[in-house]
Amino acid sequence: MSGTDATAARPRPATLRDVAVLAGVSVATASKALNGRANVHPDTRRRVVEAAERISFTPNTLAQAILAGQTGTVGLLTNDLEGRFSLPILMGAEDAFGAGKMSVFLCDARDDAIREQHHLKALLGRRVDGLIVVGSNTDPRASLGHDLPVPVVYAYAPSTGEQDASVVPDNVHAGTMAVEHLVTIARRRIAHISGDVRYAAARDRAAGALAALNAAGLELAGGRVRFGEWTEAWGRAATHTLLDQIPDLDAILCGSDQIARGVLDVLRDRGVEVPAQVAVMGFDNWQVLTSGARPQLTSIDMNFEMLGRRAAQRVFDAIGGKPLVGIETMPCRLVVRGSTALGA
Amino acid sequence: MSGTDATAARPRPATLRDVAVLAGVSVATASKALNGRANVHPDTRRRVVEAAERISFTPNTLAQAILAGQTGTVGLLTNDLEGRFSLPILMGAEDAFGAGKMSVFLCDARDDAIREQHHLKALLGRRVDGLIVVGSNTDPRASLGHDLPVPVVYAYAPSTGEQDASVVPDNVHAGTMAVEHLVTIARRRIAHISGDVRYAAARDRAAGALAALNAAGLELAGGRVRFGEWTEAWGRAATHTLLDQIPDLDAILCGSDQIARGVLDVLRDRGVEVPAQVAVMGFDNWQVLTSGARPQLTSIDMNFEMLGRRAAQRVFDAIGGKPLVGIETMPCRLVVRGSTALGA
DNA sequence: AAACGTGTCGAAACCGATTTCGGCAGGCTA
DNA sequence: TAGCCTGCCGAAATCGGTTTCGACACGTTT
Repeated sequence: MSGTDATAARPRPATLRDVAVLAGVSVATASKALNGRANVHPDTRRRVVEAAERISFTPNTLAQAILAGQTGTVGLLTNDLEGRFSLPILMGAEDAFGAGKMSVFLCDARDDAIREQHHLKALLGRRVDGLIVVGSNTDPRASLGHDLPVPVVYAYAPSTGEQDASVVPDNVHAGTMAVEHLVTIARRRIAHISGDVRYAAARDRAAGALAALNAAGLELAGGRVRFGEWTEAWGRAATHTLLDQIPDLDAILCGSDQIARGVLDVLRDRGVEVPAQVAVMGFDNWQVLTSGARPQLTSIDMNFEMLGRRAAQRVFDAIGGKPLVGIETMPCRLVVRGSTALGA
Repeated sequence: MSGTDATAARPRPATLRDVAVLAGVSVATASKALNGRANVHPDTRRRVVEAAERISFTPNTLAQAILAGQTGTVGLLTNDLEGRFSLPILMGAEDAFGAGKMSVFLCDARDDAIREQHHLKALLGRRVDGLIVVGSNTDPRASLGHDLPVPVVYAYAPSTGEQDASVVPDNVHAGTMAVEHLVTIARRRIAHISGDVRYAAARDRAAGALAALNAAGLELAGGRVRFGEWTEAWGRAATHTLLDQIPDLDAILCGSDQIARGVLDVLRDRGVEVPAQVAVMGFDNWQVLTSGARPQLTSIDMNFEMLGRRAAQRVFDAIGGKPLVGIETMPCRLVVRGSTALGA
């Protein structure tokens, strides 16, 4: 009868007491033996270790944590609906903490304040040693409060709280880098199609781009940034308008890779060669969009892993007692592909 | 001097003892008062509750867990590098468990067995009540072993272990649904461009599609499935070949949305109208790809949320003592958009 | 032989919460 | 007034580890 298996009691995890009994010592000695403490006879230690392995003993981290006051756990509270930022940031954080020492666990609040509070309570109840909070975009977000019992670092979206610590991508400099790259490949009539102007990312990138144009003694082709939506459709629509208005355009900087895909499509439809006649760039370096484009799309990578590493570093520092308040910006990274290739 | 702030001791989280002292009762009474136990005078209860709120007491879940033997935590161990599956599955699992009762924490093994073992140990050490393991694709994966102290359910990628429980999307039926939809809109000469044939997802979807064609008395246009890569570039290359070989083609079923995007691009280049002349479909329903396409792309959604919900349900059942071994397939969902629109 | 030092081990306290069980005060009945 | 019941509260055990401190045996020194 397979029914017996279905109701079979799952083996209770082995405890230190089990090990001690099996090795014929006290729990105190067993603990010392397994943790490499002094004053344990080599033979005794060997007996204990063997016993522990035999019943595959895994120390109950909860019991250790309750005593130490530290759980070795950091919570990553994200609001990223797509999973675009969260996982790279999670990876970066894990790398920063190194293997074995600290664990990072992610949970998703879906941009919902109630869910966020609920998860916050769950994480604090489990006594995480620190928190990394990831926003859904780079707009400043409400603080979780500065009277929390653990250090908090906000990543991607900065906190509006004066006393909080944030790590964000340097969108302004990203815009500057983009224009500098276009200038390097000898473009002079550069337009900028971007997303919703209510997003800080759109405004910051545009500001950086304008500053770089200014520094190069250039003006934005068409006179103004074409803000719209973060969609391919908007990229297409705006490109039609731009081409009609500015026939001698030689570069389009796009506020996102999605917009850039729309731009590329219309340029192709209208027989404009990329990058020979018009160079195209995006932001975000979203692989699935950049590598499938014709030609492949040059983009600015937001360096999410680095963001995660830095956030983890700051959480770690704060746990160690040296918190660092304020917003810290991280450099972005230019990834050149066919859509701005020099040779073409 | 701000240096004093930087080294200020973080307030130790309030304990039940603190509450008890403040309310002038014993810890036992405080516990009973806060947990709604009987035999506590209403006035006393009120005093305790007020004291708890005043020092914002959060019960230490660790201490509760060590006693109850249950942590109310489920680990979601993922290998998804893109975050495409993990977050929807995480959301589904959270929904299934409901608010407050159980928490789901995700960690990422990056398709690396060593990292997976490390995270597994970390999760077991923290005494999770159950595990959901998410694969990077739908190919069967190695079991974590069936002697673990907690129930494990494999999602997206099934386990090869006979004694394990898995929940996977029904790719075969997804292929069938796709062809049935194309037949419904009166297509008869249907080709199939897919990804790497070494992936079970490619083979399963193709098998379902062929079965549906057979049932409809049709044959695959071009005689065979065009397996290749999961890229837009492959979609483009294969489309050129197909159009040259089969001039009267009226539908192309694509193994993924990425491939479909490549297909759509070439059809547009060659002046083939979609869907009037050729209808196009993809799999995965990846929003960023489907909604930006021209026309918007019909696709089959893998129902990740449902997958997560079902996996969570099975973990919950297993915790409750009624495990259910074997692979369970979940239905997929057709999402019709412009690329197969009836009216066009 | 007594005093002392050293190495090894175990009893017990502790962390923060829950739960059992016994005690105490008050009101009620005989 | 003695006895009993009921309601309310607190001491103590418990969970699984870690750490402190005292005990003990054994060998060395005076």
